[in-house]
Amino acid sequence: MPELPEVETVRRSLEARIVGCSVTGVIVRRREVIATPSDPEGGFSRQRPAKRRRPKRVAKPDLLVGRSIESVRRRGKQLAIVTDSGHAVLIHLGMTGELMAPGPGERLRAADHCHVLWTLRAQDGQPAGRLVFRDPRRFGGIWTLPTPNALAARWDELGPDGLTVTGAELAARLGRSARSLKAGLLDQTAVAGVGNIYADESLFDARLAPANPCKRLSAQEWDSLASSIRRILSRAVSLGGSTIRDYRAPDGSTGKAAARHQVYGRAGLPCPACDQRLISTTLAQRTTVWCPGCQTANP
DNA sequence: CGTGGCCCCTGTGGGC
DNA sequence: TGCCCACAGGGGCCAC
Repeated sequence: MPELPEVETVRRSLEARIVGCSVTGVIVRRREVIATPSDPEGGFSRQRPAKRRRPKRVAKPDLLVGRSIESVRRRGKQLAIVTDSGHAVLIHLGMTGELMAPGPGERLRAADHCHVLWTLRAQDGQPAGRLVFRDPRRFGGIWTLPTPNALAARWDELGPDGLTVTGAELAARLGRSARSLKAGLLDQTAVAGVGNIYADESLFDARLAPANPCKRLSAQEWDSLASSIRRILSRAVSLGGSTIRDYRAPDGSTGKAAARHQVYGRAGLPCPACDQRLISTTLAQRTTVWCPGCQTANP
């Protein structure tokens, strides 16, 4: 579900709602959505404990109970809730993940598939509602991070954030790769935050064919592509992200950016620029929509 | 090593 | 109406 613009929208909403609150309790309904550094099998790359014949006992994860929330941060599609003690949880929403923040006494918008529920208290001691991680498909997850360094180490594995990525950075990470541009943009170690929607939208904006091999691009084309990525993502942030079907902000609102999509979800329709029919192909195992008239290849 | 293929999981919409 | 298949905003792991 969520790419950078949706996650940034979630971050801003949470920042306004939960920074300064303290965590008074947590309910974990599905332990396997959580990974801890001490998890002998999962480590930081979460495994599927359901597959184990007998679940191994792991240290109780530190889910911030008793701590005070200092900031909500984002890199690419990853979100971190950081407390004044330096303990943090990193949240990845995967395909269908959602964070809900119902106020005190407010009902949950959806009550099924709620895996982790925190209760919050404001600085004045009043109840501040809850924070709820919901994820029907469970491709998302939560990682507990005991120190600021642990968070930094995680985020060092990611490429530069899509809102600020430069052509030189893309060229340095992808310039010698034989993969398609589409596959390159989906690689979170090349640029963090671009997913299937915004990869197609950015490639259309830059008038580059998705099947182009990365290594065929010139420095000017990398600059143009980076500029398109920044523009497409920031515009989507300003519209609250794209709601195709599932995505909701923590207050339940939907994003309005889908109405601006030029190619994603529009296969068979005329290109908004040249009227040729947009075509759908599969690249990097993902549906890819593009305009054969506008988007050039470098054979 | 870089890369493509497969898998994880649930829900939904279209065709028959 | 109901069944079945294809597909969905992601990414980890494993052969080549």
